Amino acid sequence: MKISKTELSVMQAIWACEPCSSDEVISYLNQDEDWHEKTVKTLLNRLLKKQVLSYECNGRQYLYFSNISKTDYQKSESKDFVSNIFQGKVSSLVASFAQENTLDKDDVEALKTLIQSWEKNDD
Amino acid sequence: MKISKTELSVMQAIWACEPCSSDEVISYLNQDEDWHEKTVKTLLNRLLKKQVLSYECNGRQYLYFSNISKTDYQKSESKDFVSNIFQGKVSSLVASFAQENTLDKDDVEALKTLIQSWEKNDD
DNA sequence: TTAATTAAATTACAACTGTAATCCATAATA
DNA sequence: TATTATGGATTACAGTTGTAATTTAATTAA
Repeated sequence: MKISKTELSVMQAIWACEPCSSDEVISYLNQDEDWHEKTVKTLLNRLLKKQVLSYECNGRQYLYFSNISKTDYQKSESKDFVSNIFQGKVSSLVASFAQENTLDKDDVEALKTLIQSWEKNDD
Repeated sequence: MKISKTELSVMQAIWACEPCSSDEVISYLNQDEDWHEKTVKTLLNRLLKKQVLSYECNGRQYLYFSNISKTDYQKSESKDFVSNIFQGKVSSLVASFAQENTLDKDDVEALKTLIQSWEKNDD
């Protein structure tokens, strides 16, 4: 099920603090930007309807939790993205990204480590 | 200006054969999937309205061409994607991608070459 | 116990999207 | 010249999305 842009923001909050109440989600989101309480609650409801979230009752509040893990979501999105925009070549993405964004040292190091680990396994 | 999913497919066709007529775009797209002529024309019009495309007249046909290059589009999208989904760490994306998708040899080689070139420039 | 507060549920509404069909003007054809 | 075909322009219409306000049911406070 497709998650929209604002829904994704809500999911990031959920992933960061699940299980959590709507209030906790709202506070989390408001660390960065202004989110209207009603807007967040609408998004929580839509995510429930899409079955991306579930909840359990805690008094008269709900405690929300996700039905899909962040890493699973990242995997499926990165696959879609790389195939749609970069014809499936992740190296093209990295090249493109690096042209516009300065990669910090540990990001580069992480890439090197990744590649080394592949080489070890493949050969 | 945001380009929707189907609009992006049309843009891929344009980038591949611009300047091109609507017929050429339609044929190009139909190599892969079935696209209804009317649908493609609607999308071309929307892209014109969004000023992502322009056209020049060629008899009673239009020849469309893009106002944004494919590489510029890729750069801005990859930046958004990596920052929204992977907190700006391109290495996280690569790691995630590699868990789900087998990278072919030349993709890995391209990555190595990229990293080597950075090291040469940075040090 | 009645009123105020508060969670969640429902409703609102315009813009954007996917997916075409219809309209209109001009060019090609009979 | 009258008719048909064709390309672009306009219209259609339901589902999604962003962004909330309103309603309802239950709880807490007066």
